[in-house]
Amino acid sequence: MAPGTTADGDTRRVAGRVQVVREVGENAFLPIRDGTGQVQLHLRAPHMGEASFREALAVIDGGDIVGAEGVPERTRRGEPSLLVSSVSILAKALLPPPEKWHGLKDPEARLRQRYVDLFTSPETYQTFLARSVIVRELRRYLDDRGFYEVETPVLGRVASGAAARPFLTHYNYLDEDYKLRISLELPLKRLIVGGFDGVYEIGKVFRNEDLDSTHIPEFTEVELYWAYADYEDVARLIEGLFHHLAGVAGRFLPEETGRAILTDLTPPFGRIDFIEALERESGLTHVLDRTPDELRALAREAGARIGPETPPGTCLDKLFAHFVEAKLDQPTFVLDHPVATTPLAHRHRSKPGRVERFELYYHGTELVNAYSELNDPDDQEARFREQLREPVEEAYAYDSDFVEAMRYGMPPTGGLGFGIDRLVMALLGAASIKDVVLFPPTRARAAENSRPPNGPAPE
RNA sequence: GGGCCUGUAGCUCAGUCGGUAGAGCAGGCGGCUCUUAACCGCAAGGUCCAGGGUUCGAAUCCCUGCAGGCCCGCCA
Repeated sequence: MAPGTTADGDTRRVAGRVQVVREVGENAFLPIRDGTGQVQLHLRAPHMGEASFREALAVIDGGDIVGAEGVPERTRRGEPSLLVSSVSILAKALLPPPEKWHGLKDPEARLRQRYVDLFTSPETYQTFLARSVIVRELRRYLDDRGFYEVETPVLGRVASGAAARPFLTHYNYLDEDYKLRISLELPLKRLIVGGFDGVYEIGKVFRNEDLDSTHIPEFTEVELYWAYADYEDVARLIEGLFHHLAGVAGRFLPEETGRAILTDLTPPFGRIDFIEALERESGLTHVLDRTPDELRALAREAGARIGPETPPGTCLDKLFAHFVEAKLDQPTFVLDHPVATTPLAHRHRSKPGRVERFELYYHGTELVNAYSELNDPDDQEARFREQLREPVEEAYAYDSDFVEAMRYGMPPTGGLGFGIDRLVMALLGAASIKDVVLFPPTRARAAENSRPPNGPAPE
């Protein structure tokens, strides 16, 4: 449509939030925006009548949600607009929106009032839209390959499947102290015993730990278990999945960035052996033959905080983190960890002292953890008991019912787990996990409570 | 947990040497015959994060606390 022209006939109805009101004599221009985009309303006194024109401008402010009816036109300056015949307020904004040019800058306010950040900052909105679409595509990819999505309990007597401090709660009806889950692993493996040959869950897990740019106590995990598969099958599944999701993320990124990520995540990913990589980068030798005391001394030298009782597995993890992790910029599977680091994985079929496990690293951070699952109940019980001997708070909790389930026979199984938050960070290039979590936790503001203004104080 | 930094109007920010609070935007009123952060004029708007201290006098200096950010250590 040429500038200064109006379409014939067809009336359109639109709605959205008023971004700003520009009043110029007998014309007024009000860009409005909704989830699908932005359009400019053109109010014109001679067109809609002087009285309605004045009335509309008297009541409409920036931030209001309005509905309007009119015909498409292109203004003399070329802006696609709706030449409005009638407009009404659908919802009045009683609080003013942030400054129209600078937006909401205060990082604290952007977290505490994410809803304001969302309608003010298109980048923020795009990030969370992208996250939603990535999760949708993740589901579709797994569903298309025959995996079934399930939901397992968040509350339980035992929080196991990982090494972390749980959140505690109380179950009134049962009058028992319960814990919030720290992992999805053990219930899902019970489903493998039960005959679900391919299951996954996408759900929140809760670890009562610190918050920083890559950790958040309540985060969303994906875990998947695949009967009659091993960790090599799982690695290929991850390669295909992540390549697909990189393509999805690219729709929300600048073209060049999107292409770069898609190229990075094109299979096959790199593969390195845990011990070989550690020994190569650190210059250490015979790492697997060291005594616990020697490992503690080495980890301490590498700058880790190591107590006299720190388990050898932890020391090996620290050494690896110190010498190797940051160097793994391109997607790389780190394979075959020492048994001591991994209580739930199957022993390696040919490498003694190792398990069939991989972690996927990208841009120096761990994205995925996967194994050929341990399915020998006696070995599982022994390794749980080994963990019980660890005098640290963050040990794998003993789950006797899980061992019993395994005694009924669990097929050889490949499994994987990853945090959606970190994957989204990696795909979208976010610097902080708070940038990809809608409502990250914040401390209570002074004198702030769940009490309404002037209402009664909470008990 | 350690270090550094930030907190002033609804929002974005100034505030000098310690002398008693400023701008722009938003909102109000008036003007403007197609604007793009529209523009012009007028008026209004403050628990200077909180508490304490120093001082004749504190947004400003000192102490304590609260909230947030960044870096480091730790859990994915």
